[in-house]
Parts: sequence; C-alpha cells; structure tokens
Amino acid sequence: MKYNPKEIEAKWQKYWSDNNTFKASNQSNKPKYYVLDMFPYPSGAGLHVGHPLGYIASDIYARYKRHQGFNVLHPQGYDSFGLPAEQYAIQTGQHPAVTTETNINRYREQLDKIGFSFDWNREVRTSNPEYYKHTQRIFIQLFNAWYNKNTDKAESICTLIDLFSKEGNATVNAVSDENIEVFSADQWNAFSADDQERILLKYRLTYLAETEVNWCPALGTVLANDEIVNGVSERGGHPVIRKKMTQWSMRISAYAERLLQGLDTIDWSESIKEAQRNWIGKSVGASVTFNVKESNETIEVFTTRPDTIFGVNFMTLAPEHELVAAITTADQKAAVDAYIQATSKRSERERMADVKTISGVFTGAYAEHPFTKEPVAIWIGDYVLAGYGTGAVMAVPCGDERDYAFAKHFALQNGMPEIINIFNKDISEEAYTEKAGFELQNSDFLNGMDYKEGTKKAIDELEKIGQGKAKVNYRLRDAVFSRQRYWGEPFPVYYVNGLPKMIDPKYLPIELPEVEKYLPTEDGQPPLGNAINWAWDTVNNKVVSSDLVIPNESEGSQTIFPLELNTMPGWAGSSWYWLRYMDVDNENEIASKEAIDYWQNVDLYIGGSEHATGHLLYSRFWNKFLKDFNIVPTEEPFQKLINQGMILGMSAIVYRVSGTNKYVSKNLKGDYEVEELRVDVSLVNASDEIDIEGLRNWIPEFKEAEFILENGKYYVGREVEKMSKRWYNVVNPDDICNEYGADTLRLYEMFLGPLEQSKPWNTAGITGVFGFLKKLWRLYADDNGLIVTNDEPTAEMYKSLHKTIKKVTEDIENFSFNTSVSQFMICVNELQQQKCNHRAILEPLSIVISPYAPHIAEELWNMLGHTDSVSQQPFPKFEEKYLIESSKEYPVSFNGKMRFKIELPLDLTAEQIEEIIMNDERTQAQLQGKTPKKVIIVPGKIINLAGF
RNA sequence: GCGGGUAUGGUGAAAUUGGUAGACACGCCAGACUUAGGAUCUGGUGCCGCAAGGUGUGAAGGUUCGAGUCCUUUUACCCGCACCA
Repeated sequence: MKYNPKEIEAKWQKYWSDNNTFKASNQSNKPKYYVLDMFPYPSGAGLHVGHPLGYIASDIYARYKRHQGFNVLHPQGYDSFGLPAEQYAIQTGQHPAVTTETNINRYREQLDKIGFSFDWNREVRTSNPEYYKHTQRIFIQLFNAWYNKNTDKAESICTLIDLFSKEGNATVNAVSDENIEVFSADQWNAFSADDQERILLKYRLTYLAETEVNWCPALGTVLANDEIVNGVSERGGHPVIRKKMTQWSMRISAYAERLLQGLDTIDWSESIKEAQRNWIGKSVGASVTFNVKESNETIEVFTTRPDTIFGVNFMTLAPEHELVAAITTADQKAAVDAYIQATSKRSERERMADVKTISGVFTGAYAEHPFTKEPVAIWIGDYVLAGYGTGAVMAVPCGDERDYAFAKHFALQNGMPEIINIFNKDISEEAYTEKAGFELQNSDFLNGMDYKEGTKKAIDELEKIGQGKAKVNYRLRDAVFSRQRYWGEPFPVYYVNGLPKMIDPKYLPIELPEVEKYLPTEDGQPPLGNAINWAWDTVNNKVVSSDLVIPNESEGSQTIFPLELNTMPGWAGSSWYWLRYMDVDNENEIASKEAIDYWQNVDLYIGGSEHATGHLLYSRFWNKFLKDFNIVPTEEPFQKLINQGMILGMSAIVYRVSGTNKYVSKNLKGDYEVEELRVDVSLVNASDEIDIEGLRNWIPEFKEAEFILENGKYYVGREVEKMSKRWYNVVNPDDICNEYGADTLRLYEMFLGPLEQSKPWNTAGITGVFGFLKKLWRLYADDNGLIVTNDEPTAEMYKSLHKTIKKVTEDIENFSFNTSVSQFMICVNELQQQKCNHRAILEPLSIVISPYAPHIAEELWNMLGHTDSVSQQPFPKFEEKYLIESSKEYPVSFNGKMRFKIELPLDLTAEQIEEIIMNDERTQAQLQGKTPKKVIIVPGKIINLAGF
C-alpha cells in the first residue's frame, strides 16, 4: 500500500460533501467561532497558487477550532459584480452573468480540489438578485437616516423631520452639507414638499449632490478616492480628471471619529490601522473667519496653528475656490483668469508630480486681520487644495515651509509684505515649524506663550469676537457611490421632478434590466440608459417600459417615472456580506436577529492588505450604521485581521541576441547585445534550465530559434514580480495538486515562510514536504497493509508526540503555521527512528495533523478502524508529564562563554548545582585558581560563572 | 517629507521572547542498499583553519556575567500616504 494522494483526496472530498461534514448550525451548545476569508472576485484567469494562501491558513484555523470544540462558521462566496466581466461583455457581447457563472464554476472546482472545510450551504454571490435585494435595502435605510451628533449615532430621518417641524434647524446638531440656510419651524412647514426634500438630502446618510468627482474618461465612469493610485485608475492605469457631476454619495464622514476610535479596540496589524488613521486624517485646530475688505464676503480657513494668528502675512485660496471670481479686482482679473486656466489644464497627476514648482497670483483683494484689522493680501495658488479643509489657508510664512517658500518666491511683488516673525527663533533661512521650543512675540496678547497656551488663548479670543472657533478637521471625504456601469447593483430609486424617491423595500429586488449594449448610450448616459424596460410604475409597483414615461409631465397625473441609471460601486456588496453568511436564505432581512445575535461578528478575518482604505473601511462604516439601528450587536465587524502576504511569480527570461533569432544562455549574455523576453515558467525546471523542445513548440517565434548553450544547457534569468498572465509566470494550484496532491500543496504553502510575508513561489522545496507525507504514511502501513499495533509506546515516543501537540497548538494560536510543518517533520523522523507503529501514538497524531493535511489524516484515521470523520475528534491535550526528562544537560559558561556541558538531575536546587559545578574538575581547570565573583544559576536553564 | 515593515548560511527560514545562533527543509558532498522507485536509508555541510582554535545575525556604538533579541546612531530595501494648512 503506497501513499496515493490522488485517490484518497478525491475519496474524502466526496465524503465531506456527501455527509455535509462542515455544515455549521445556528443553534449549538458549543461556543461560536467565525472564521472568514475575503471572498474572491471570480476572474476569467482562475486561481493561481497565491490565492489559496490565506484560505489555507483560515482553513487550518477553522479546522483547529472545530477540534477544540467550537461551533465554527467558515463560509465562502463570490464578489461577483465587477469591471472585468463587463469589459469582456463589451468586447464579446456575452452577458456578464454568463461569464461570471462560468468563472465561478471554475473557481469552485479549483477550491474543492484543495480540500477546504467551507460550509458551501451558505455560499453568497453579490450579483445574485436574492443577495443584492438586501444591498438595495441597506441603501434605502441609509437614505432614510441622518447623523445626530448629540446622540452620536444615526437616527431615522423621521426624527429629523419632527425636529424641523417643531424647532426648525437652528438647534439641530447634525452631520450635513456645509452652508445650509437656517430656517424656523414655521418656515419649514411652509416649504413645498419638494423644497423639504431638497433640504433633507443635505442631511441623509446617502445623498444625491453635485460634487466634484474623479472621472475616468477611458473607463467612462467615476471612481472613489481609493480606486485611484498615483493619479491614475487602479484598474487599467487610465488618467483621471476632476469633474462636477450629480452623484450618489455616502456620508462616511459622519463616522470619521468612530472609525478612528474603533481602531484601538480591534486586533489588526499596526500598518493597516495606521493606513486607516492616515486616510481619516484627523487634525485638531481652529476655523478662522476673515472678512474681505470692501465686500460682504468672508473667507473661512482651517488651521492647526491658531497660536500663529499674528504671523499671518497673506492668505491663499485654491484656484477652484468659489470666491475667487467675486473678489478679484479688475486690475488682476486677466492674470487670475490666466492662472486658473493654466492650472485646470494640468492633470491631477502633473500637479502631484511636481510639488516643487511654486506658482500663484495675487487677486488684488485684501481681507482684514481679525485682531489687528490690518489688510491681508489674498492670493491664489495651487499648493492649496480645493478638497481639503475649506480650500483656503491663512499663510504664516515664519511657521510653515510652504507659506515660507511662497512668500520668498513672490517677495517684493505687489501684495506680498515682509515676513513677520512671531517666534524668538531665526527664520532667515527657513520657517520654524516645530510646535515646541519657542516663545511667541510680536503677537499682542499671545506674547510670551508657547504652542499649547497660545492655541487656547487664540481660540478663546476668536470666539469672543465671533470670528473663529475650535475645530476638528478630517481628511476623509464622503464616498461617491454611483458608477456609470452595467454590471453592478441597480439603485432602488426613481425620479419625480428630478428628486429621488425610494422604492418600497417590499418590492425589492429591482433586478438589472437586459440591455443590448453594455456601453454608455450615444447621449452619454450610463449603460442602463440602453434598457428598454427601465421605468417604475408607482401604481402597480413594478418595472415597466421606459417608453411609458411622459417627459416634462407634471407629477399629479403621472404614475410612471424613470429609474436611476447608475449602478452601485464594487464595494457595495462586500460591505455587509459577512452578515449574509449567518442566515443566507432569509428573504425578508439581511439575516435574522437570532442569527446575528448568535454569530455576532467575525472573530478572525484573513485577507490581503490592499483593501486597507477600501473594503475594510467601508465595511466598518456600514457595520457601525447597522449597529446604530440595532441590527448588529457589535461596533466592529472584524475583531482580528490577518493579512497574508502576496505570493509572487518567478518570471523566466531568455536573452535574444539583438536583430537575430538566436538566444543566449544567461551566463553568456555579457558577450552579446541582448533583449530580454519572458517565457512560460512551466518550461523551466528548478535549476533554471529550459526545455528547449517545449519552448520551440510554445509559440511560433521560437520554432526556428537557435540557442547558444552553456554546458549543453540553456539557463534562463529570473525576475520576481506579481503573478500575471502577461509575464507568463502564473502557477496553477491544480498542477501542484495533480502532481503531489492537495495535502502537499497545503503544507508547502504554509512551509514557505511566515504567513504575512510576501514571497516568490518556487517549488524547489516541495519534495521535502511530499517526502514527509510519504514517511508519515509508512508509519502506518507498508506494502502489505496496516502495521499499527496495540503495544504500549515508550516514554520517548510519548515525548515526541506531546512535543508536537504543544508546538502545533502554540503555532496555530500564533498563526506561525510554517514552524508547525517543521515540527511534524521532526516528529515523524523521531517516530520513524524509534520504529513507532503504536496506535496510542498514531491515533492522536492523525488528529494533530488533520488541520494541515486533512485528506491523509482522514485516510489514516479510517485505516485505524474508525468510521467517523477525524475532523470531529477533540484535539489531543498536551500533557507536561511526557516532556519531563530525568536529567538535563546544562551548558556551563564562563563570563557568558560556553565551555562545556554537564548532565544533572532536574530537581536540584541552585545551591546544590553550584556545589557540583564548583567541584567539577573541568570547572577547576577553567578557573585556574581564581574565584568567580558571581555564579548565575537558573534551574532548568543555565549555569554561568562570571566576574573574574 | 510622514507612517509601517524587513535585514540571520549557497537558498526558504527557526530561535522557548535576554540564555549552546542557524531548528526544519531545499541544495551540495560522501556512503549504504537496491525488487531502478516520484526510490529509500546513513553521515557531513555558517565562514576561516589540516587541526587546536578563531570568527559570525546589514553597519557603528551602548546596557548586561551574557544581545539576533533591549537602547542610541546609521545604511539598504519593501509597502502605505503625501503641497493635508
């Protein structure tokens, strides 16, 4: 009987599936544990060996927790809305649902081969109408909510309407749009319904507003801030421009402080928490209002340094600031217009790329210093960002590098005064930007104060004259929620007189309509504009033909209205999916109250760190919102987060001699002028030798090629980079499963190194892991079958076993899966040397190994005569007594330097050890008559004689 | 610029958290056995040295009887964020 992974893996995968072995129940006496993977987007390329890394880790943990007596929820699903399926549809006309289905089936097949213990009864797909009807429902809930700063939570919009009709909005303390006009209760009640609705939109947690968005012309859609990397789109790398559009937004800014505070309560890596803190970007300071001279306008600025108020030399507005046109003087108009024109032409990317060039122009207008009443010149400059704070700054050159550089650059020009120094520091070369170590001067009532004192005093005085107050500013912007795409969740929204109305949740889902083309319409509408049936009948409550909408008809007589043409972004469906797994078939709610109360939140979440400021932030936001309405019981959705590292590809490179069809082996390439070409990694063996015949047959380009060899071989160069089809460096897990089996793949991926570290894939060491499994097998069986006996094992054997139980338990709890694999190898080597074939050892060993290599564990367990699954056995308990040795070898060192070892019984006191050591002849030889000043003895550990 | 992280043999990496550095595996060397298998088994393998011995965890200091581990300074690389007022 030989170890035959193919056969036993197929057998046990079928067994698990037939017996529903990993089905989780929502009712149990056991404690619950929720282990979640970030669900994949089912792309056309299928899984590569990098994808399962996190899944294997979470599967080991989930299986271990089951052994430990937990009721484990370990589900899997698909984030199945997304751009690639849509782009494929545009190219081929194939419906995205069809390609998505195909891809999912392939993913499922690949996942099943690896032997995961997912409860597939709970599978979710975000593109499934039965799923997205609940995404639509949550959207409606957000629409019907506002954020009350007094109670510090979201509340039903009804309570806000109530307040408005009783007190107006002056007393309301809400997170809302800026610059809302104050109205009384009487005024509110006198407003038309439409006007009331327009006002409410400024308070709702999801709202329709004309905002400046990131528009990607190449993709034909807007993008959220986290979907833009270095000024270009994350997908495809296309340029992105700023554009004003009416879009749905999520008022995530309402939760900025809670999102920040919550980070201290969760067990995530410091780097992700820092990334989120950075993204939220809290800064504490003050807002200061400057009156514009000879005008009724005021300019509000945000500053973190109100203590430097007397150092204000001038002000700078972003070129896009709304007041620029109003305040610019006739003299300066031409220059200002030219500057605005020039900056708007520069792309975001250009503007980011060169931060060194100083540019700006004087508007000719002056503001008035709130205290000194001196004139303060108003400039515009593109170093001030329209999107941060108020888009205007008070410039204090003596205390800020950029203001300093700006002042120096435009020194002596009209509108640029001498720099005022308010610090007792030298600022002739550069600004003094420290927040400590100075005393304020030239600062009237702030003279002599430091940062802390000055800040407080300045704010107090500003409040007294009504020109400022303490303020906390966040960098976090509201998230744009509309996408001009087809393959996403439709909004449950129709429009009456241009105002959005929610469809009653009982008529959900609003299903994606069929379209002929997946491109935008000819008049620039999103793809849903192509749908024939895309209007809402408010009498029959169903989707009807768009032709039935009567344009420009007044409301009263009409009952059919156009539906929203945008769809939701990719992160909509993934912002709550962990809740759906709890109660996947629930038709009426996202999940039942009982199910959510039982499972609470995710205990362990494993996934990539690339979602730091996207999915992981949005999910926390929605969870907090749902918490405010008591739908979920916890403030945070994911208690512990582990970020698995990326598995990189090892591209293979051949060197073509320029202008020829000759290829030169790696180490000879110095003699030629060569070009590098990437070739399929599967043609290359572990020693970097290429299979020349295979290469000739790979693509026609190499058919007639000549090869310049070294030692009769052609060696390729290697490059570590992301696994990608275009580099021909993708390794498919199926190939590994076919060659060595899933258990080897699982063990090897863990053995490769620490889970959280990125590492290149190479199969050089895989035979070691495979050899271990064969060795393990041979402990149980030889060619004639089972060799296990019921004899009593030796103390040594028990020691090997319990050492392993201890180590593996600790490792799993610390997520150091790589060292567990080493421990298994040590254990099997030891048992093999002890010729161990004792049931009392091998039975518990099967269980200990089963989280890592579940198929072979099941088979061995079965061979031992059991008829149940090993996955349901209690994990063996570690017992200290088996590890206790009768005596121990102590290292004896002199001044920290190890000299010899001495064997001593374990139960000696320090004094007894000292006596034996001092009398030992080797000690005497080392001491040569000297006496140590210090003798350090830690019983069970070390002996050190020191100080001579 | 700010923040997070990493650095140990030919390679992937361990190190009970301050106590024999390099476990385990790959690779390499030597040998055994052979029913030639995807073999298997045994021994060796940081570096220098025939050896005794010396030396060694990116670099330089420090604390300590003792440092890969703690402190200070520094270098290189990786990942975020970045004109954030």
